[in-house]
Amino acid sequence: MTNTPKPYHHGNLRRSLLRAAAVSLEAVGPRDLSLRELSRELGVSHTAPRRHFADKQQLLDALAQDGYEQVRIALAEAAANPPADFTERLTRLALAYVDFVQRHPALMELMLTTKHSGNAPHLVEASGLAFAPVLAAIRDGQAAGEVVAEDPDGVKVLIFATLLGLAAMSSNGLILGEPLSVSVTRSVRQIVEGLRPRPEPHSQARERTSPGSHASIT
Amino acid sequence: MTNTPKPYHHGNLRRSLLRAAAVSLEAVGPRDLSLRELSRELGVSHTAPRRHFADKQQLLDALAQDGYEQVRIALAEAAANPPADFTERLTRLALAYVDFVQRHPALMELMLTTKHSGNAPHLVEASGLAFAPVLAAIRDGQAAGEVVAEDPDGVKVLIFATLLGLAAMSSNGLILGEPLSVSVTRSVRQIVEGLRPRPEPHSQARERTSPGSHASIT
DNA sequence: GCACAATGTTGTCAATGACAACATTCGCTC
DNA sequence: GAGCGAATGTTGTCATTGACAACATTGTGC
Repeated sequence: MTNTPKPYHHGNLRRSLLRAAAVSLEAVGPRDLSLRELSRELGVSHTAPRRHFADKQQLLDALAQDGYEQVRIALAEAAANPPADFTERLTRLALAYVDFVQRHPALMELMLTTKHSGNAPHLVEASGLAFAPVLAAIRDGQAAGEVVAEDPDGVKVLIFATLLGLAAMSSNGLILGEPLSVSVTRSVRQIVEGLRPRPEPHSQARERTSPGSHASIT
Repeated sequence: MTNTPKPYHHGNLRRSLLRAAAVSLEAVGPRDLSLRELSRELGVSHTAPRRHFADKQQLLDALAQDGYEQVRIALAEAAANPPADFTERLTRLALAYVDFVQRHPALMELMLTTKHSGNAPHLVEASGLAFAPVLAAIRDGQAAGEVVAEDPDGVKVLIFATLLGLAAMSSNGLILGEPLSVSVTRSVRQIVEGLRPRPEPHSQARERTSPGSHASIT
């Protein structure tokens, strides 16, 4: 027997709740996530969670918040040692993102669910922070003449939206006949190159030499 | 007084339920949509809905099903009298889609929610049907040499995903400083033209380099 | 050491979805 | 047109849940 037979105070209930809730969220979804069930798992009374989260929605909001932080970390890692080629660099970020989504589908759905309890601005900020590496890649690509000199935020919206949509489609079985990573890689290439035929399909893509030189492709 | 003081049978409870549920869905979301509340509104007992929907999820599934049909109709209308220019044609479809999403945000979220009660294949089919005009536009664009001769389904995935993502971002306040229609119009153009700078803004486009010739993908 | 905030507990309530048993009406067959 | 089974609706009930109030225990700063 330990000398702590049943401490009145749990220690750090809040953290334990979030951990258990994250597991439960992926298992049964936000609707069937039960505060009372979590309490039972953690061996506390059914109202203990209320000391840390005013209601269920606030717990879910905290989970979403954590999720954005996790995405930020994942993208930051994928942004280390970036390839010189813009398409490759963007593809790497995109794959890291959808990989995260595939590993935490319920969390991601929660993060994208509209009805947050008022701290939406905070989540918007977290989202922007997480996607900073994408914006950096776009800016570098523009500086290197690999990307059109349009408003980087507009480009970011396009890329962000596409990744979001691909992940959502994948979660719902709307992408048939190929793994998500293939769709992502192809979509990134299509976005960079465009759907309109280019006059000279000769010496593109695989060049990848001298990162500094640039400008005139083809 | 009418001569139908209180008919034992409602007439078409199923349809009435769906109509009331659609309103309630947009008002309070799927979680707080209450079968008992709907029953009260319609003046039937709290178990009457069970004769038409085995459980709440089946009601939601039916709503999603209806939603796909509505999207199908909206896109079919937008596909009438298509402009000759591919970008314009695609933009028109895209705007029709996001317009629908903006008018029915909760419905759209429901349609994209993963946990349907087993009739997922039916919804996938409905989705494909709704987006048929996009696929048609892509095929026509390819035939006219305005679009690269890649797998049309791959192109469709890219476009579908982007629209889905833009709508999701908009719903969550992730698009700052511009209305959704602007983001959509620009994104469609960017997808068609690509992010990479083009050498000659002069006489490209109308080149129409024999679609059948180039099968060289990277 | 003591007052008070933080944290946890017991007890309770209304609402909900789901189910069983029963009632009424419709529609089809004879 | 009489009756019989299917369809549709009702009453009653149950377990679960989130939320709340009142109370208990512990930790902490003065």
